[in-house]
Amino acid sequence: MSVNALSASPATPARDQVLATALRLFTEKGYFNTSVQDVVRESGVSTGSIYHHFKDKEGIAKALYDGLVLRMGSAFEAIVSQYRTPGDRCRAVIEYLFEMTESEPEIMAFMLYAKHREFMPEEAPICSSRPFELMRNMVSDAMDSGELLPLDPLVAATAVFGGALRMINLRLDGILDKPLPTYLDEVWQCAWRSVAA
Amino acid sequence: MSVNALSASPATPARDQVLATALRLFTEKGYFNTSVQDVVRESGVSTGSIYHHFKDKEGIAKALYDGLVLRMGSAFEAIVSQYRTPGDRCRAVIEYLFEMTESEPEIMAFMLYAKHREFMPEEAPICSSRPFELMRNMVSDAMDSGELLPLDPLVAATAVFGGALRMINLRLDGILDKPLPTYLDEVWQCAWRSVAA
DNA sequence: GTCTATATCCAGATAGAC
DNA sequence: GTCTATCTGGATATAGAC
Repeated sequence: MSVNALSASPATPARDQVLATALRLFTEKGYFNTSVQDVVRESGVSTGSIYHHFKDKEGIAKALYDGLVLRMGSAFEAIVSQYRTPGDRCRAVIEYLFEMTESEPEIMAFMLYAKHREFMPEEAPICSSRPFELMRNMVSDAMDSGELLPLDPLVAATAVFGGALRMINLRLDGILDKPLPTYLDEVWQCAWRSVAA
Repeated sequence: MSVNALSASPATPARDQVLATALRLFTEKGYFNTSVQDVVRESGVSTGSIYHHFKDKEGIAKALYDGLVLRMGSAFEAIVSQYRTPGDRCRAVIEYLFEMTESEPEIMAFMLYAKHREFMPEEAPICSSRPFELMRNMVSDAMDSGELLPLDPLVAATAVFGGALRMINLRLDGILDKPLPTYLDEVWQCAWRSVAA
């Protein structure tokens, strides 16, 4: 992926370098164990330059987060355009998440694993973000069309996606040796069977 | 619950005060946003006393964590003694987790939601801890006895417990207004249906 | 065991030349 | 826009009396 895709704002080389480095360090060591000096050293961008591009350390995290939420939202919208039935859409979302976890583990760790509110106190929980809203909509659509059992919509959504999200956690924690797509069919069968009418 | 239950080590009033305060602050503001001074102020125990009882700030977190893992392990072992079939055991585990989330949200937040390795670098991921091992065993037993479809054991375990764990996250994030036990039946039906033979 | 006072360090952030 | 040098606060942790 292009480093541009890390941010929602106009890209410059220095800015991109900082974002790419911060993403790596934030996921490797955690936000609080990463000092701005660490980012300076590993990105090759000076302190002054960093504070020229970002308001403060939190601003780096926010820029990363906003860019990635946007990117994931677009990906899910593309899935909605490409697939017609809610079931196909949900499956495609899980497939996308599994593939992203293998190809861009740092992004997935930062998006799904980090405790954003600890370092971005103003941020809404990620489950209220656009991509998660789209996921819940897919499940609600399926229920409205009668494909699913009549359940509390949130229960249905967690039933469909909860197992997959746990599998991603296990993979990022190094508990699963095989790549996630290996498990896609089984995971999907379980997920859908749990709610199918 | 008794504050004693927060730690695996011999209890003293000061020690317990510190642990109870730390649990609250660590979950409210996060480990890194909590200074030892905060704990001093809110526990009423002095800096010197805290460092007499604990090696360092991380030592407070470790004592908390070890005590809580032990406690949850015992609870699950009690469930294993009390219920005979794997299905009943799994359901009882979810019920226990749901009830704990309502009665002791801080404990559940600290156990299931915190990123332990960020502040306790030597700690194994929580999914390798005893309670999680017991959960996986319940599912494997069910599969061996033919109650479940033949699946990868880890896929089956995440299918059974993944939805419930996501529901706990949603509840701790304030997304669900109703107490978790309200959803227990639906969640359990989905979970078991996803893997039942 | 508990306390107060304090040492030490390093983080985040800024100043101001180029 | 980028850099180096520097300020300042607050954090962890210790010393040593009681």
